[in-house]
Amino acid sequence: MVQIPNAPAPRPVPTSADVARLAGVSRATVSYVLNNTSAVRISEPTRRRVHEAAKELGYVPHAAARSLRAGHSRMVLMPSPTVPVGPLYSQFLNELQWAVSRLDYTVVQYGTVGLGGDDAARAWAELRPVAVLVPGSGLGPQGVEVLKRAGARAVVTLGPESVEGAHALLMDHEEVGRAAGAHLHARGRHRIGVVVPEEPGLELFSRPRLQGVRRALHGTEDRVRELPLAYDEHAAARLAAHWPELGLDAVFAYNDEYAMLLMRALQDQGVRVPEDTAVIGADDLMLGRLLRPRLSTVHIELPSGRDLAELVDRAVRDPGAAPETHRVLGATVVHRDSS
Amino acid sequence: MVQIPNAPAPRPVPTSADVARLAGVSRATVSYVLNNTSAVRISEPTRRRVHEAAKELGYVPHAAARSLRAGHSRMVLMPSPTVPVGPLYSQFLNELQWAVSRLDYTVVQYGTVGLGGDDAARAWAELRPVAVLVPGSGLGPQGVEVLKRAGARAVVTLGPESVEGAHALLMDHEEVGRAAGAHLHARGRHRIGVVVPEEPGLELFSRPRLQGVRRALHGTEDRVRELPLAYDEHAAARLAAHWPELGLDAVFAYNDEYAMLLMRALQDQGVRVPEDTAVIGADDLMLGRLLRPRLSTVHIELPSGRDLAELVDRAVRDPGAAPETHRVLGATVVHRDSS
DNA sequence: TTGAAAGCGATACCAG
DNA sequence: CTGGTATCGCTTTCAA
Repeated sequence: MVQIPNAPAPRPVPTSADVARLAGVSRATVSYVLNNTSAVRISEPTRRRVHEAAKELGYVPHAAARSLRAGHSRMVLMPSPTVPVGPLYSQFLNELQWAVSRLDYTVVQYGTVGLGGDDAARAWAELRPVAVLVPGSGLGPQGVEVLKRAGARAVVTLGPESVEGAHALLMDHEEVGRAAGAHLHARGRHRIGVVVPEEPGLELFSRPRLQGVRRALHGTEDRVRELPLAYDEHAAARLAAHWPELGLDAVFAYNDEYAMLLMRALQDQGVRVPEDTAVIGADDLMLGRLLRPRLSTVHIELPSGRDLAELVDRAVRDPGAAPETHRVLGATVVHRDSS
Repeated sequence: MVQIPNAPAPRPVPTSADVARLAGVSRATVSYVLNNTSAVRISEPTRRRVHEAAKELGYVPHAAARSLRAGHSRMVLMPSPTVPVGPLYSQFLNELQWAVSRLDYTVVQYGTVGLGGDDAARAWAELRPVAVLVPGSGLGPQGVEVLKRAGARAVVTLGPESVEGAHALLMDHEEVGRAAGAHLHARGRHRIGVVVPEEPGLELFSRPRLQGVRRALHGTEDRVRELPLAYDEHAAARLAAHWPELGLDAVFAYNDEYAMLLMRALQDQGVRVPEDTAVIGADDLMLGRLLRPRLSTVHIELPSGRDLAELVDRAVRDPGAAPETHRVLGATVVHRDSS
């Protein structure tokens, strides 16, 4: 073996043994000092020597070794959502993350590309998280089982339906569609278009929203028309060009951003909003207030991150408890000028 | 010790030893089979027995134990950005994450609440990542040193300035302001307002953008006026109410969203855009195209996630190489109707 | 082709 | 008050 001159021996990562050697004590003592173990008393000079040695070497404990030894960790795993997610939801996820951290858990977002369903669950299980928060659908009962067998004390899904064995935060987007549909009906509109984004991944939200509109109008004479639409000016213009033939007097535009897109295209076509066609969005973004006419929208109420964090903590402390299911999505119409 | 009836003995997590026992082989054999080790040949019947045993027990390997033994991992750590980040940047981060995963790294986003600077670096170092991608500022030279001592073979910062010892992807937002300023000047505007958001965390971007405008106009007679503004209708209305006194003939509105907010407030006040005041935003969001007048904007070009992923991979393979510094933020004006 | 055993880094028990 | 040592789960030489 020859030393390659250009590759300066990459100093090995210092371990607690190195600290012990430098401080002239045993590894056990190092551990006691650095963890402030209260069960044993270490003399002040020794403590100082250990701390100095640690600092001098730039010692940082090895999380994997620690949790291996301890047999558990406080890692909460959150697979990063695979679908492009709006500002509302990502703010919610941030808040959640923050709240969980406050409870002294280590929140880790794990990007799982490609592998679906149970393979993903296995990949997550390898990290032996104490809890797993899964946004969206895609986790099945056997996925939950895999995670629990791997020691996860709590599995919580955030999505449209609950999964056997897991806690569920039901975010039922049908409510959103239902609120929009009921509102338009009450405003005297009876031929209602529903925008369904063509962007992949959004079906998770758009199908239930559409379904909600249908349900709201069930038993009435109202007609519902599905309107596929890409998030793109030209697509919107094409849709608007056919507008008269569609004979619609209202449209639920999936969310505020699609509503803005469509409303602009309609107005450019000479369709008057709301006189000819009422428009309502969802998410209650700032931009809706800035449009003219001001955009009616469905305000979505998500649970507080703190409540959710407490659910996680409860579940971790008492893994035996029956899975809780909470409906956590509130939808209320904010009526402005476009409907 | 009494068994609590309600707490059914939580079956211990199965280990490779359990698999070995069930399959009637040694742990070594289990390892060979499950890792498809090519150096040794295991008989087909044995392989089957091992696989079946693993499946029956729901065995999932323990990542910590594995990487402890291996002495290294392929974890790329990405501290999640602490500031609220726009759609542009978060899409970039997603793409990056995806590209890095394609190179067979495990991307992990780690949420570090509260602890700043070097404490954060120490927390990251505990995970012994092979590489660390740090967005924003906040990592100092000694933080980099901590990470390297902990075995990180590559530290890459994505931010306004490079850090000693780390690779840097310089995202210089001065360029954005400079492009906007030069554009407005060329359009014959000479009294230029620059919106500076009051939302905390955004200074990281807003200060350089302001500075860029100043620089673009350096040596001219043009005047630059800083305009603090909260992302809020009332704040915008208040600002617009004073508009005539400000005597500005143009405004760089920080980004498209603030531009939309301000433009609406100006129009409500009877200020004509662009005749009285030119408005330009940044980020080239869809919404700018939907406004009337269509919003001029600064299109920001971020590097492709794939290039960046390759930089990471190169750095990991050759940790001795000198840190690379790349200026990766391109800014070009998209001239529409508002300026 | 398979098994025994060492060792990765940190911790906690039990002696001294 | 401090040191030796077994242990966590897994991989990998070395022997059989």
